[in-house]
Amino acid sequence: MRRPLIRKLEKFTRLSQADKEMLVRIAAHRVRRFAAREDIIHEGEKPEFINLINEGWACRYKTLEDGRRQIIAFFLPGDLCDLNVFILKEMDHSIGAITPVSVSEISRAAFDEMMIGHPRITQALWWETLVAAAIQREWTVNLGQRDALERMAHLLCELFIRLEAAGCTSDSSCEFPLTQTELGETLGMSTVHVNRTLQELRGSNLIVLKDRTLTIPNLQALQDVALFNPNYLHLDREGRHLDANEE
Amino acid sequence: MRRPLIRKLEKFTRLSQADKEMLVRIAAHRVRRFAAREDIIHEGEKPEFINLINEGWACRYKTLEDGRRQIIAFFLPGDLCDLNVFILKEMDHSIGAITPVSVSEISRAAFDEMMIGHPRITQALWWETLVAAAIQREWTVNLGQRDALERMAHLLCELFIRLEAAGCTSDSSCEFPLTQTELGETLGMSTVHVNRTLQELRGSNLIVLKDRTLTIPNLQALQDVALFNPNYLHLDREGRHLDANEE
DNA sequence: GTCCTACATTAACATAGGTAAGGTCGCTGC
DNA sequence: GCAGCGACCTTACCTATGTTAATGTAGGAC
Repeated sequence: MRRPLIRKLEKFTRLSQADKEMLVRIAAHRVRRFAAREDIIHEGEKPEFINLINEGWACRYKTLEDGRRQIIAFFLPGDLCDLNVFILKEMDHSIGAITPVSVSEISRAAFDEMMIGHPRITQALWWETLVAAAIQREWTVNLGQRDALERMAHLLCELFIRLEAAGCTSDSSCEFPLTQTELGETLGMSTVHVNRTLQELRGSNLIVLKDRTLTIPNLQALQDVALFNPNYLHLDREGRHLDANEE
Repeated sequence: MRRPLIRKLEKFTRLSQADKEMLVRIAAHRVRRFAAREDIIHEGEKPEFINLINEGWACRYKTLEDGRRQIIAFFLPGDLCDLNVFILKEMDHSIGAITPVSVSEISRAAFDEMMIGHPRITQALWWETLVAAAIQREWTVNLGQRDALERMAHLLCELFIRLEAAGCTSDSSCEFPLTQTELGETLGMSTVHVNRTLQELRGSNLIVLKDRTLTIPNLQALQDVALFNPNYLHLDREGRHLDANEE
């Protein structure tokens, strides 16, 4: 049993036994499975639950009228989709499975209960929300300022480090289920150029990517070409500071 | 007295007299002024307050090691910068004034007080946070999929509609203090191309932009070239649904 | 074993948008 | 009055990346 959410939240704060049990319970409650490529929720629907990804990769995406598709975010194991979404009337984007995924639905009631009885979890979930926002901002920088090579390198660094935080890497390798088409839809470039760019990274021995497995022999080197600064992931434990009354 | 925050939040929910007084009090409490181009908070600093923009325009931005700068978001009158930021150890980006601005600092204590006594405000502030996140996502789509003309048109539509929600437009015009350099840093394009693109929009009578004033004679037409869908701004009042016990 | 599909790869060519350089205009300061 | 500056506009040229389309390859269905 992997419990990537607990693993990730502990990068931010220490959780009590009761906290962890609560999280396990939540994650076990309403589990749904989706096939690869299936939509978990679609633009226009009314959001009723917070989704927690237990296993597999998913993504947020938006499609323009003329069919162009942009992947807006990736959800990796342990990621939550939008605390508080139920405030909104309808989804302005879709969430789709990339691989087969297992998702837990967290109802408004379960969420409120958790927020009331578990201040540490509450705090940790806000942290996770702020980090998700920071990632989205960094993607803006990525698309706006970096060229294709930097952009690709940056994405690979980010995904690898996030997978590491969730306990989904071994040494310098991880599963990597994205197709070149999906990479293109993420980075705003054509599949042809994705291919060229990956070749270039391979050629410089910055990555090994084969059979849906990514290996990054020298993460620092890849970060250097990406102008990657991990500060936006806020993975340093010092980040926490609870009020005395929350102890 | 304009009170753009109240004006904006009322696009989402109805506020009681007490709610409004609370918001006025908060906005009047710790007011600071900044000159155009001055930083309100800088990357690396520890965030201690939530900033509320009362007057003027500001922006979030990030700078890469080699000097490239990306504007990540605009803060218009009535906008809040990051509920809950104080959870994080340090800022991963900077916030800077574009025009001279007046900003209210909201302390953690004031924020907590407001959250406890005013469920409607709480709800409305989460709505504003979710909208800010939706805007950031739309910028990702903008940078990833739209070409220069669509991108520029999209940004202008968004800014105009947001200004309208805050009560900062008159008819089809608004103040527009951004330089072409800043537009370039926002849209990930060179100033030369910003200029070309603006010329093109002017040539098609989609915009009039002169002396820091923007006029959009036909918003729908501009939305059409931008492939602009305003759903992500969630400005429809129906969006609200409070629990009975919050009434 | 053959067919089918999804994905990766490559090449040849086209273009959106970047770079560099310079010019105009209207302020501000002195 | 004029030097200096910031915003803006323009032109000529160049390059990163897109487009189209052909080819390769591996796995699944039967």
